[in-house]
Amino acid sequence: MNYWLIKSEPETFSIEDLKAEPRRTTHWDGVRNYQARNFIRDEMKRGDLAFFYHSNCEQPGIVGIVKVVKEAYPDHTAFDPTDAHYDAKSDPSSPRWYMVDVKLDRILKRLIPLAELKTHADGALRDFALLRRGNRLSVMPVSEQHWRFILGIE
DNA sequence: GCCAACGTTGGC
DNA sequence: GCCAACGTTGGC
Repeated sequence: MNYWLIKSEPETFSIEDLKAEPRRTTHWDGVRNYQARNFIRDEMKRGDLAFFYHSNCEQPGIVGIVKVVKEAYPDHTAFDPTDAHYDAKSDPSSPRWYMVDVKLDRILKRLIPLAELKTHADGALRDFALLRRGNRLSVMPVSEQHWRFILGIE
């Protein structure tokens, strides 16, 4: 079983929005980055856990935990010309983009701010992908040690 | 295959 | 709103 971190802008889709979904489940559509796509398509497995991260907002940080409940399948929003993430180069006969379904496991007792995570960048969270300079990946792996450490400071 | 231009991400 | 970092595009 693997651990992940997935980013979402709360103005677009927040952890509260996920909580309000039927069965607290959503498809994680709109990923349009090849590295992130490869993680989703090739490595995310049913039962994997992921931190839900709020990005590009007043208080960026980790806000919750979600579970992968359905493994990768084609992201149909790429086929829809009216969708913001439409991609003419993806078509149903050879889909370029994939998504998984995730279910809310729980909202953290407190938001763990990016700024706080950064204070451990040279210690327990060394090499954590989120803290890499200029990191723009929206889906990234988290080591088991980092996962445990972050839950420890919750 | 190189690389400049451009668009996007995301912290601050 | 600014801007650095990065990925993608497209001319050559």
